[in-house]
Amino acid sequence: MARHHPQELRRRQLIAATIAVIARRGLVAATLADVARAAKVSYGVVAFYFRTKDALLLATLDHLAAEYEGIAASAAAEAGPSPMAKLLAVLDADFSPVVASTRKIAAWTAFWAECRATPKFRRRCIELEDRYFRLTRDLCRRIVEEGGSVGLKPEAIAAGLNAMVSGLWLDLHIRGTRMSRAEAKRVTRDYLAALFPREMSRLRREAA
Amino acid sequence: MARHHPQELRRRQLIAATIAVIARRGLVAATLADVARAAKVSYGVVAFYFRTKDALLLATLDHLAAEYEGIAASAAAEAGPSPMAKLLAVLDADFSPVVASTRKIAAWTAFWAECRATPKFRRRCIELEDRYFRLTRDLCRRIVEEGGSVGLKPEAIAAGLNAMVSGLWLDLHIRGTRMSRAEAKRVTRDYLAALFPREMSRLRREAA
Amino acid sequence: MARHHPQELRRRQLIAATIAVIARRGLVAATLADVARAAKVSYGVVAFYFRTKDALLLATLDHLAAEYEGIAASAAAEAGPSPMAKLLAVLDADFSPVVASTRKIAAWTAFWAECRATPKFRRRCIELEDRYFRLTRDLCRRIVEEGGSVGLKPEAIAAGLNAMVSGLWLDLHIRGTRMSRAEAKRVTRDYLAALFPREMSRLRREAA
Amino acid sequence: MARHHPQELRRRQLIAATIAVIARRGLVAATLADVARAAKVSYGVVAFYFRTKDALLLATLDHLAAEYEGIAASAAAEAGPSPMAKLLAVLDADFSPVVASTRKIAAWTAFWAECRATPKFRRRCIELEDRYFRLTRDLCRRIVEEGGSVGLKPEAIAAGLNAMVSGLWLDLHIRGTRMSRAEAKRVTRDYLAALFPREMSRLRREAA
DNA sequence: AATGAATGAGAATTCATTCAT
DNA sequence: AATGAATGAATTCTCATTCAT
Repeated sequence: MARHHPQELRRRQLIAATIAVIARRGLVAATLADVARAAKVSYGVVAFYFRTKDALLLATLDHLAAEYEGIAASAAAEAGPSPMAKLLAVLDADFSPVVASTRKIAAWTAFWAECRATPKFRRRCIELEDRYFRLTRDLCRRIVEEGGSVGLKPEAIAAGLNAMVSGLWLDLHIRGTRMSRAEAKRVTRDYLAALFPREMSRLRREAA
Repeated sequence: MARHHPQELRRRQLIAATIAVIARRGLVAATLADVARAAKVSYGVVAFYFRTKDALLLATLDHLAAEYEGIAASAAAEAGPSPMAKLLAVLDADFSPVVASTRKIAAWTAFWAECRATPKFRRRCIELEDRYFRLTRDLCRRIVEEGGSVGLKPEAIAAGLNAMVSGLWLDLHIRGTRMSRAEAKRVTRDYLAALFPREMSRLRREAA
Repeated sequence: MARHHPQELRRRQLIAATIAVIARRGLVAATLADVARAAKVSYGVVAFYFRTKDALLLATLDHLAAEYEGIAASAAAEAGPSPMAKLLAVLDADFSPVVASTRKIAAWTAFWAECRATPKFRRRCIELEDRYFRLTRDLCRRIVEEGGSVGLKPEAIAAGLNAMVSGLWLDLHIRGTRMSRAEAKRVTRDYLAALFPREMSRLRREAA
Repeated sequence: MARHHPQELRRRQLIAATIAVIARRGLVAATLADVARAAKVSYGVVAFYFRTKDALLLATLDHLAAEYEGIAASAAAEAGPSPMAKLLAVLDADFSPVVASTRKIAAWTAFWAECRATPKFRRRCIELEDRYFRLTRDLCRRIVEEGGSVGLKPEAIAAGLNAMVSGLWLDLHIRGTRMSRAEAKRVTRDYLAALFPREMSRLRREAA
């Protein structure tokens, strides 16, 4: 597979280093020398694999987005048939250590901030959000159709839920350790429990 | 009043220009020359009023935070006695054109992103969030005590609500026009309606 | 007298402050703001009394030179008739607290260093040195004529002595407290004693 | 040898250019752009080899000090066994074209002047002076012990001699061409001849 | 492939000078 | 006279990019 080719390994190594440096310094302040140092490669390697800094950043964003989508999608797929179970699995993924690590959240925050200044970033972010919205909205719709509503439209539920996840990520980024990933996840689950009381209690009963 | 002194006016003028430039270029990429140009003053004026770029950015953040708090607090104060009315007034403020303008949201996003690299930013952001959390939690608590609960603790409601607001701001920043301030506000109100159905319907009856 | 006019007092105050600042920061690094602060006057005063920084520095050099010459000349005049006594009095002046204060030596060193870059400074320094050389050479010549020679020409003696004084000033500047003014003076007197043994012992006998 | 490595050559080239620029403009007024131009390299090279201007200046001072000590030490070593011959050889070195070139003297003067503002410069200058003082004092002591005294202590002789050398350098700096290196050297030799008459005449006899 | 030296454009910062009050 | 605000030129420093080995 491609990921085992030395070239691909190098790219991953550099992207990981880039995420680490962005988390520490920020997107614009991160220098190629920082990245080279963090990746423990010579300066020229960075220029060799990613012609420009912009290309490196874009590749990093793409990597983050692909990784996130892959994990969320497979979490939903593996979660059993009920839409509520799938939704909860997606939320699990959203706050899993791999996806919501301090570094990666910091990188996401940086890319979000740069959206306006760098249209390419914006496009990727919107694409990702759109897909994520459709995924969660569809799950919400199925839950509502199966009778779990409290009167809200699936679109509103999904929009609020997604905003809450982003906002909690922001909080994790800003406050760091003060609110843990587990606490953040619980906030979202509490909201789901309030919006879909029957579904949640049924799920709990099944789990018991 | 101090705000009418020429010195204070200059500072406000420069801070407004800074917000505009941050929105367009980002925090780090924003140059003092950009700010001077946007404020239509000579380059030296910026250095004269704010010794360094850091000081200018910090003053900008302070201004944003103070303005935000002032508007939210007076909205709550003027909103009539019911805690739900106050909470809705705060949400109104959160998505009002003055507070949630494209520029200011962009600036907030930029400051959030820089939190890790600049501890001073982080401290201010956390302070502001703490106060905002206490304000909304207290209102939620009173609503719950007055009988509006659906089983969630006031802390959890406030945490989720605040995260939702930040997340919706992020969305406004990233997507721009696609979701309007009004739509964003409606999402939060829908959630409140779902969590406090009795309170909301009573309020609607009174408004009618 | 002019020195009592408020204008003249201001000038002296500013020149004193300039010397202090040069001693601390150096000639080029000294800013007009530094000078104003040290003189405890507003910024504009400096520009008002000395149109430019260059003019301020030149006035400072002139002041230092005039003061130095005045003190050396009156020391020689008051020293009694013997040329050796006059020469010793000049050396006393050279290492007196007023002339050879840490600040003033530092300022001299700064002006010397700038001689090549600023021809005006160079001219003043050379003029001063020339006059000082003629003064000491004439005194040496009279001592030699009165029989005190060890075979050296008065010009050579004066040149060496003057160089020694400058060199000792440099030492005082560089080392600060390690060699005191008194020690420095003693070095020059020892040399004089070695070159004019008869004159020095006669002077000592008279002093006894 | 290290000095032939391209990196080391670059450093030397830049240091030589720095000395030239300091001589023309002064230490503080010398800009990195001046240095780059004088060395005929691009601006970035200077920043590349010496991170900061301070580092470049310090390296320049180190170079000057090392070169000076090396030349003085080898002059003394090669001068034949008699301490007076060694002392004269050191003086020869002090006024040799390589050590006492117009540029290098100007640079020394600039560093001396900056001693107070830049402690690092001061430390190096004092170290160098200390070593030079010990070298000349030891030679003077041996001359005195071998019978050449006129009553002065070796410490006093060395201190005065060293001050005279610095003072003559200053003179060369300020007056430029008016007093040549040869004349300056002769002044110091005349003093030595006056202080150590027997030694000097013996040396002359041997030379004849 | 890999290295890291070289280039020079861009930005923050510092100040001397000017000027309006 | 005195003040200190305004101006913008000059300088240092940082880096992305390029390139020779």
